[in-house]
Amino acid sequence: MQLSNSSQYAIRILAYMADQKDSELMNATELAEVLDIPYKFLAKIMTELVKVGLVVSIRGREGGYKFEKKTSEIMVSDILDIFNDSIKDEQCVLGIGFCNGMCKCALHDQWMEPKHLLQKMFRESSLEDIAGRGCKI
Amino acid sequence: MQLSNSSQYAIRILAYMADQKDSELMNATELAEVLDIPYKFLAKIMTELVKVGLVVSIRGREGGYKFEKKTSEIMVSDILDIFNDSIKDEQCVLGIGFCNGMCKCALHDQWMEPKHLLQKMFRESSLEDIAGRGCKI
DNA sequence: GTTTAATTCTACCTTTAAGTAGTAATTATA
DNA sequence: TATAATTACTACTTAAAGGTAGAATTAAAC
Repeated sequence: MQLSNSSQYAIRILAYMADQKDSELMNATELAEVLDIPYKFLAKIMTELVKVGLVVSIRGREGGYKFEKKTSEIMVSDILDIFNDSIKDEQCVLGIGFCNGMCKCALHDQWMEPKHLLQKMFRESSLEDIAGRGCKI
Repeated sequence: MQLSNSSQYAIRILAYMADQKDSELMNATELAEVLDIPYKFLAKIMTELVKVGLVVSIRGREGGYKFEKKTSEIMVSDILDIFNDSIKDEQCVLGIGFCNGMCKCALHDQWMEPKHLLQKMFRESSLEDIAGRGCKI
């Protein structure tokens, strides 16, 4: 019951970037070191974030990554969507395809409340919101 | 963000068995058919459930599986534990190892409430509780 | 122009989860 | 005792996630 490594890494990367307002361009080497994420894996993730338009990359010497959109407009759920990791409204905790009002799984009722809270946490937390929180890693 | 197939299957199997109070012994062929779970995979899961002592198996002709403990004494979290799928108190939603009061991740505060609800759902739901719920699958 | 520091691309390797196959062991029943 | 029905064991295959390697591309700086 947890997020994929890619999602976890991506959120940590972007939250860290959002926290470093001063230095507008950040490169992969530095991010990998500070956040203790394998460099090549981080680079792969960054390429995905660029493709999907969350950040832009500046190639070549003195290059790096910066946000394409305002951090207040990027929600955690947007990041999870990239790695197919967000919680869909119709997601059943026991994985049956037809779990709904008519025919529901044994945990259907108990699942509703935590599901909604998780969705709320992911959908209503922007990078700006969470950037200041916790330690800078 | 979901349980492993093994956990999902195991919960569905045991909830179904708990629901069939009358027929005390259930065999793998029937369970696999009714629950639409690959037979060999189900058999592998049942062997784990036997090893860990939740159910006992009767081998040979007319054999099958039945509960070893009362269904009111088996919690969903006991099942998740078998497949290392339950939510630990110290589990960080962003996967950092040292997420606590001193140094916490960017989502630490938001994660507390849904985490506790999930733990509550898993720890406080017994098979007896959930057996009657929903459809019989 | 050459060098250098950076991203990007393609392809691969490793680990884990998920699922399958075949056979041995067990036991009620005929 | 033979048979059929059942679980248990061992080993394999497949698919997906996680991670790595190396070369190509880009562009600033010298």
